[in-house]
Amino acid sequence: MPELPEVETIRRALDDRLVGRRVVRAILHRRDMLILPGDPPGGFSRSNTEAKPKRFTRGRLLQDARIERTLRHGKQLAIAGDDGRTVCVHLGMSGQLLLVQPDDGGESLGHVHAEWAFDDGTRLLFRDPRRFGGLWSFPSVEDLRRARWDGLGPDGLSLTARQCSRALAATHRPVKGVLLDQSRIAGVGNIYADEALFASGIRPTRPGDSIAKGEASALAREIRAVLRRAIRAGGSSLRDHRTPFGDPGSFQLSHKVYGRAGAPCGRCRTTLKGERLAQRATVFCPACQH
DNA sequence: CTTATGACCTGATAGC
DNA sequence: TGCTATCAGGTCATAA
Repeated sequence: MPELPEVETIRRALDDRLVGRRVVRAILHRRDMLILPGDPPGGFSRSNTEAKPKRFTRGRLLQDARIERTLRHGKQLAIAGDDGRTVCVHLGMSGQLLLVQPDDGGESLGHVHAEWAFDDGTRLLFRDPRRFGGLWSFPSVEDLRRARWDGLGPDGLSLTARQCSRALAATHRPVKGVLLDQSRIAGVGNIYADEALFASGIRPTRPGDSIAKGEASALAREIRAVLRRAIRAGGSSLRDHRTPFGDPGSFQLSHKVYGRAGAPCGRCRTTLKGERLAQRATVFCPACQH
């Protein structure tokens, strides 16, 4: 579920609370949720989870490190220790990172696959019921970048007109498909793709190479704007998204098209159209978007 | 190269 | 109450 704004909301909270703290205990409850360098990229096997040596696990999870900084690129988050060790977190569809205090019982939560205890008593839980997400461990931020982030497109939050135009001009695919392709533009998912296309008056089905420079520029501006506004609202909470403190975001209240097929367009009252594009539910205004 | 499809998982919801 | 089908914010492998 989490797209860039949800991940950034989580990153900011973790940055506030964890930088400077020392990891006094790291526990991996499900080994197959941690992917190590050398594991097959992305397609690690869920079945041979018992084949990997367990003794390295805690070191891989920042045990004894002091948290130095947090990073994000697109929908991926990373926590880096003062010795360089870095854990990358991808939340998939249902992943959450939750901060719990000794007195509030986060114990009742299911699907907690990893947890970290800090020197001030705070615990960070990684839970992910659907297990589409995962943790990746690296000896340094540089290794993380090389292995995972170099393959991603420019981050949506700072997407320039030129970058947007370049991504679109290179392909004949539908523009929505390009926005969802993390190797082209990083961080935009199904919600914000539809919202940004509506805001810029572009039909999701338009081939990328049919988008004029001026349109691409407007699209880049609307992508940045919608992501920025969503971050300010703490993200969209349709179901699972929570800040690390357990609070939902509120940007779902500001969605103009996502989830509103059949309802009137807020700008022209035409009935919003819902269809399936790039295998995803897609909503647009047939009158406002060309 | 592109596009479509199914797979990976669980849980919520709607309909019977 | 319970069964089944459908759907979900994401990606990956495979095939056409």
